[in-house]
Amino acid sequence: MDMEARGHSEHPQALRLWLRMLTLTQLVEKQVRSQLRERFETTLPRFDLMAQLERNPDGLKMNELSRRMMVTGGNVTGITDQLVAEGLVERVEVSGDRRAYRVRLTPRGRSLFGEMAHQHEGWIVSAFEGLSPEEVQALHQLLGKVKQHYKDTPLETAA
Amino acid sequence: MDMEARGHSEHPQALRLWLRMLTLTQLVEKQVRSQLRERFETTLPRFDLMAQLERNPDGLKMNELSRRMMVTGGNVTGITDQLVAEGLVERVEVSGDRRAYRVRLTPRGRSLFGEMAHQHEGWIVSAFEGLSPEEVQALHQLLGKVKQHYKDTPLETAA
DNA sequence: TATTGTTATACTCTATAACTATA
DNA sequence: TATAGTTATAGAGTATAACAATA
Repeated sequence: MDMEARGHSEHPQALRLWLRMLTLTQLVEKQVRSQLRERFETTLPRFDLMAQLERNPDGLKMNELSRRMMVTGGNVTGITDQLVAEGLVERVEVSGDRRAYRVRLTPRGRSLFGEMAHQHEGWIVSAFEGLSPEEVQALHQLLGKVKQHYKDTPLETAA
Repeated sequence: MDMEARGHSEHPQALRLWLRMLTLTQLVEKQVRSQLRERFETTLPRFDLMAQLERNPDGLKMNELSRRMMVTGGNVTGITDQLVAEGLVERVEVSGDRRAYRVRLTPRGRSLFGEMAHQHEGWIVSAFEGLSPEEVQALHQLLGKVKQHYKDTPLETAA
């Protein structure tokens, strides 16, 4: 839609921005994955699932987990099965709908997640310690603006 | 190292920033992957390898590709094999070292990559079109600062 | 009929480590 | 010995689609 009228000069800028953001994210993510594995013998999706439950003490249904983790349902089943087998989460019946479960942390899961989250926070803080608190704030706000617009305009089917 | 003296309030900010950046990156990345598959029947690592070669017309050695793509050597061999089989890249002997190759785009690979890169740029531009050029610039600069510091301080082994 | 969740499957990407050939 | 690259393997992560049970 009227791409021509914009002039060309800003396009490569967006591209450079994206490449930098992608590289940086991969760098941090790679370190987080490796630390999670080394120190806790776990993975990022498993950590992510537990983090979602930590924020929702009453538990979440499978389809809510699926949406929040941005993966399809079958995968959530698999990750949940592993965590159940280790006694870190549990499936609770939902009264009034016998198809659905709520998944929630067990006490042991909550305790272990507390340790992991504490360390994780340290890795992240050190990743961003090159920025002042004001810069962290500015970055957070700018990314929020991108995300906001992006979610409002989900698919550019015309291209 | 002296985490206590920093005060606690800024830590959750860095964490929130990271979660937002990770989510946004995954969102864009997921769309790029899906478009690359739908329109060009290719994948992000393959696109990435070709992009590296586009920037280096004389080609790159396998270990240089490995470093730039941030994956181990065996994987580069596999991706390169696929692209060679499709006639998009070629292995060229390095005079003076019979162990090494340079990998470079074929004319057909260069042409196809041109099309892909053009579309890809469109997806990225639309992902960031919620920002003004000045904001794009600011974001780029802030991320550069993070990356710079991060690379100078590679591993927080103490935590 | 639609929805919730599971199962089965296949494929890509990845790291690790053993290996070959050359330096 | 060290380096460049390959091969073999195993595992994580993912999507798709068929399926069962319930709404």
